[in-house]
Amino acid sequence: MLSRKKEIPEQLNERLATSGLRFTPQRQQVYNVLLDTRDHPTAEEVFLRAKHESPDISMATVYNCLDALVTCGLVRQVNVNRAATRYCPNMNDHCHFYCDDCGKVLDVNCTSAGPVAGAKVPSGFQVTHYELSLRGRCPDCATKANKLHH
Amino acid sequence: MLSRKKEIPEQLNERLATSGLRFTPQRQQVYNVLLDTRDHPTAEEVFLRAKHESPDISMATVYNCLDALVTCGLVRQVNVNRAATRYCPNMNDHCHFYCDDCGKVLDVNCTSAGPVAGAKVPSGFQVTHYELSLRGRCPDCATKANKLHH
DNA sequence: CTATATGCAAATAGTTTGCCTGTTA
DNA sequence: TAACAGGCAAACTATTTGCATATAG
Repeated sequence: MLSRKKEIPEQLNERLATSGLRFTPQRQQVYNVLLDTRDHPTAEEVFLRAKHESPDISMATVYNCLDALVTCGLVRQVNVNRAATRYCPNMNDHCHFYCDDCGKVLDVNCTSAGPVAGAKVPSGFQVTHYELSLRGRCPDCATKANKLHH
Repeated sequence: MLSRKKEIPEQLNERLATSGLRFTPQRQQVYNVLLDTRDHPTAEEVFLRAKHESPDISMATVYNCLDALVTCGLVRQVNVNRAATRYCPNMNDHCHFYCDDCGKVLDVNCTSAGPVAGAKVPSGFQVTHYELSLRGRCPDCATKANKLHH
């Protein structure tokens, strides 16, 4: 559970510095929360979890920390429908699956080519980021839905 | 400009009926706005444009109409970052490009295979929708940015 | 020491809801 | 005419901002 917490403090410090940002206990704490449970929490969920160890942390600080982590390239924002923005510390090439039944957001691995390879981007466009989001039923909910048919 | 307005009223009527929804002048008007200028407007932009022809239309109605159009499969929602949801009447296989410089959202054609083909979706997932969004610089802004280097 | 970050509270933006009236099928 | 849609205003949720204090480098 807590094993990851000691693995990356220097990495975080360096990454922040590279982007001209300062290391703070709150930024460490917010990053730890994202690494501990990789369920793509919203800012408010991060806030509630971070409060366990940092009871004085505020929502404004959580947003600030999340922005800092995005800026220095350690975290990605995930947007699903009209709902609140979610945050993902997995920076590998992957996409997100949103389950319409249970609301969970899951990481899905992509081919090594990456989804952008599948899109003929007309010349002239400079693509710096991409996000592929899938929607439907996750395996758990698909199984449950099948059982109801019997 | 207005040429499309008369092309689809029956189609809209039928599509709404198929989903158990009623045809109303407001829904027609909102759909016309989306078809007239395909720049992926937000709900508020749709509202402002619709008011020209339907001065009494309200925001609540615009949201209702947009939801109705999404429900009956004539319009897609487009989510970009933390900003307001945008709406797109192009139901062909395509993805969206968001320009970080000018904020425009542009349609980009995909290969016939579609971007989902590029993602190894683990077995068990039932994918019903997908959305590929790209970010970076659009051709116009890329050209402008290059000129500044001389 | 100085720029930057925090914490609090108030402000905004986007969206939804309730309720009554109007309209569609 | 009965169920659904519109209009208005209030409520709500997510996010941002202003400002005084604290702290990292």
